[in-house]
Amino acid sequence: MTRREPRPRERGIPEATVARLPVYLRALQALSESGTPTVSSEELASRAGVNSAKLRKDLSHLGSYGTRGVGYDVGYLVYQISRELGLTQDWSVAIVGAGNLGRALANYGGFGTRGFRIAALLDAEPALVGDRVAGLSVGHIDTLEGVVEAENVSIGVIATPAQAAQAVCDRFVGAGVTSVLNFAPVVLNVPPEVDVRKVDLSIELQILAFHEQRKADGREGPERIGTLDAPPGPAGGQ
Amino acid sequence: MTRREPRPRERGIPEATVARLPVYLRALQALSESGTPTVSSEELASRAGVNSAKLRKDLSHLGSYGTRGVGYDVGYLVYQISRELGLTQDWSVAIVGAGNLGRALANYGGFGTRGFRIAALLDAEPALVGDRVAGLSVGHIDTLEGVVEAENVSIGVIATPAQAAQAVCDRFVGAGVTSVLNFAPVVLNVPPEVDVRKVDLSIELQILAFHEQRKADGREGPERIGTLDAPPGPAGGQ
DNA sequence: TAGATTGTTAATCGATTAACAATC
DNA sequence: TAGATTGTTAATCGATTAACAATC
Repeated sequence: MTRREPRPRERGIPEATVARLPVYLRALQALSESGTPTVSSEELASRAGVNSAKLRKDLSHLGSYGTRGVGYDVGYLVYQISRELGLTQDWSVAIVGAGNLGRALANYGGFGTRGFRIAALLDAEPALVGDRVAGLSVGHIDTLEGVVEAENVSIGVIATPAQAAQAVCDRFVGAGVTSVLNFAPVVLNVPPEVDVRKVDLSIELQILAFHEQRKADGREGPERIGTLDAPPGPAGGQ
Repeated sequence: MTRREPRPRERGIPEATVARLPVYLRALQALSESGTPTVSSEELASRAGVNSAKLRKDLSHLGSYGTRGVGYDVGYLVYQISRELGLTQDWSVAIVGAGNLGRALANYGGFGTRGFRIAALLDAEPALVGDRVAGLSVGHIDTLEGVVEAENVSIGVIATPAQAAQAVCDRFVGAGVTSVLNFAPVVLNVPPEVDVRKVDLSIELQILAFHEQRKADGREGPERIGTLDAPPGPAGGQ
């Protein structure tokens, strides 16, 4: 059963690669719009902010879509990456939370463009229901299940305050959504078949602060007061 | 010069660990507010959504702050992680772009809270200048350099449309900012001493679409039509 | 002392990178 | 053919994980 098999073709693209494909795609689309027919791995890598070895390795997971001595056909590679990412079909997205963040998301160019369709923007606040945002009318949160079914929503976006997020997530999952993009600063609990990605503004800031502090340490001059090798030990708190 | 040295204490916390510290910190702060004095690695890991081996390994990079047989003192660990992340001092942040996203960021709880201070919210659009958002008056983009100097801004946040992002980034860098959080869908070019972190909404959606597609493939039944092993070859496009 | 839980070790896994043979 | 550039190999590096000795 779990015997070593000949391995059909090694499906499965590394996660790190998947996360970079959208970046390559964006660079390629810009090239396409400017009418550039082909691009080398060196040039494309530079535009995507990675080194060319990594780019070629990443693309090699999709197949051999380049031409030695020439480079990659821009249009062809746009198509191959789009297909790999699942952007040749349309995904229906529902956003919960019609505050500034939800509105920003609804208006965000990248959302409405190829591959995604915002099916609904919902909120619990009656005063917001009916507002028009990005060509949509804000709906009431109680219509969530109905919208998910009627519009075949496969991706739920949570742009609510932290306290509301888990409940909204549960409703998405209950309605059959298996991909969630969470902007609320909480760890969501979901069954294993559900994918959650998280965007956390304050975490990003904290990571920057960490590095900023390191830089500042250097600037303050070479003589550190001493490294806190022996901290005072667990303090109070019981 | 580059001779093998005794190694003072192996400074340098792995990036993957740094990125998780804010998550641990948030879970610990919640525990602290609920008056919990100590927590085991198992419990804290569960709340942070990681396994306990990883949590202990991560914390071990900061020092030995736990007690065998007991767990971690919540308050003490909050302090140690905060210090490591550089949150025991205040960082001044300037946000450029006072559209929905900029307003969402300015209003975001996690921003104003401990460790960060929003020094300014700027925009190029005269009609927005003077608007009050989250207790701030929107300023004009031309005051950027003055604000950075006067307020000692160390982190610049870019919440502008894509076309404006690189120019704003250049101004931040020119004014001496060395950490940038970018929400615009472009790859920013910066000198090596500048840290850029990027939050890209459409990239997150595309990564979800990739996985969603994989799940859908499975659902469609076991008989695939065939794997596109031999693609048609570079199509047209020149 | 017995039970609990940390901090560390070592094995494994996945990602990055440089180099270069293949080939247009 | 000569020059350019891909796709792949192999070495290296960093991250994850399970297991357990140390120790409260």
